[in-house]
Amino acid sequence: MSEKKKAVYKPKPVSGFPEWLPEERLVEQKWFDHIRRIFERYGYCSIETPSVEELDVISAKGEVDKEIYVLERLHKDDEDDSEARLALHFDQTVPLARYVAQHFNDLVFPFKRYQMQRVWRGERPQAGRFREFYQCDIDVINVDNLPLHFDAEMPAIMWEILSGLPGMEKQNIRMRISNRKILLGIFEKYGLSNSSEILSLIDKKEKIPSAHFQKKLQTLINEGELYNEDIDRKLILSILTKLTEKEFSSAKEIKERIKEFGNKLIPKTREGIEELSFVMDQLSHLPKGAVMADLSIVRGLDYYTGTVYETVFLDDPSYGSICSGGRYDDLAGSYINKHLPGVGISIGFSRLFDRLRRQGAFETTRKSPADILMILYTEERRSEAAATARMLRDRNYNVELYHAPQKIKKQLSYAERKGIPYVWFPPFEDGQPHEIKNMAEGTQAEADPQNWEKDQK
RNA sequence: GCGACUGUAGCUCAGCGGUAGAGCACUCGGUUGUGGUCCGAGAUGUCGCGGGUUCGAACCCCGUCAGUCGCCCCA
Repeated sequence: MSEKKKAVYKPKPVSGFPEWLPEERLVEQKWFDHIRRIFERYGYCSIETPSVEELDVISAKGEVDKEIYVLERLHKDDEDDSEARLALHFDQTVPLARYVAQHFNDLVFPFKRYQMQRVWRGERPQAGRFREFYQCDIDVINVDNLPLHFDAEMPAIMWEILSGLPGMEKQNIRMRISNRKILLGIFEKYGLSNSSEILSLIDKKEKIPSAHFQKKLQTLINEGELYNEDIDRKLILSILTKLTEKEFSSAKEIKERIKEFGNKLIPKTREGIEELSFVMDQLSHLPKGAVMADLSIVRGLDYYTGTVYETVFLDDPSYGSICSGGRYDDLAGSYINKHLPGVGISIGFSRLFDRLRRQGAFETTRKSPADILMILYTEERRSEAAATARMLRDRNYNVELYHAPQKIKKQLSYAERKGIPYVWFPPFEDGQPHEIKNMAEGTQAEADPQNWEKDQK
């Protein structure tokens, strides 16, 4: 051997591109299984779209202020611009819109699909913020009209999923729902030149001390240029304050709240309130406090036109939303000459998973999917050990046959380190019994590979 | 894109001008057919990178890159 040191490129993680150890990945897979099972329980079908879309598809809706990753060949010629420019998708809604438009004639409507894929955003990574991460989306798209019941189905499905994920038992989360028509209606009636600034402030309400928020809201309303000079700025402030200062647990409460404004609200706002009330009514079967109506929810994506959702940890709302979405009037209009309204919601899978992982909210003792490690004494007894392993695999157990006839001590230590719960001892000599050892209990007993059952947990 | 802070062993960090350290993890051993604990031994570093100051730099200065956190925005 040469004494010279081999040059190594010291590996380091790429920030914002997470990867997990086997024991964490095992839990992640359980999460995916759980989510998939419930999506399918409600009749949603699975699709997968490519990681890339043409840049034209991604930007068809107009300006894209997302940090988009663009694909480029290392070997491309400088003057070669013949190929369409490709970009990694930053969500699953745009690819869905393209997909629906493209396969319009082959799909059955209302089209209900789920999609669990990675998406990419070139933003600055932070806790709970990645550049590559999983989203689990469900959407329903229909032609011309989409019943409002679906707006209630989205959070109902998500609540069922979130509350059943391993590790979520002790988490205190809340889904918040609003309807964009409510606030947008107010601004349509009482037009203010800086309405988007005001909306952005309202959306951040939770992060700002309330006294400070009030002052800022008032300043913005006073600064804004009115489209109609007759409008009373005090009234706008009063309406906005009343509507956004607290959460509502029921439809009744919302209506109670706006009664005093009566005819001062335009039909669009009323419509929004009616829709939100309907959705809240439909969700009354969920546990108390699980879902609240909160009119301060605005949400960034510009294609939402009605219902909007977000979900936060009550003890740490600034971590960001872990499950959000909304309704859009016409998603695929940029790709097909049809009117296709939809509603969808998405789990920020990686954000949620990483938080619980860091908190140690779920067990990560198993580094292997194996239920049983099969001991190998000597090469002479290998075929018997292998046959025993096959028998157990046929009975649906995951069995790993130890790779070399090493000391038992070593084989047990291997099982221990990988978190394999059982170790199987084939007969040491012909005529002797099989034995199974429960690693956690430290107990060992005779066993028959044809009818042994693992302990019920 | 802007701001603050941080880069030393696989990980967490100490050292802050005189030739690189700890804990954890890792490998081997503590004899016959049995893990975790304990004991013993061992391996491990361009002190992020480049330049400057100095007899001498992990340490001081300048630059640069990377990371973390906040802002923006969002899952």
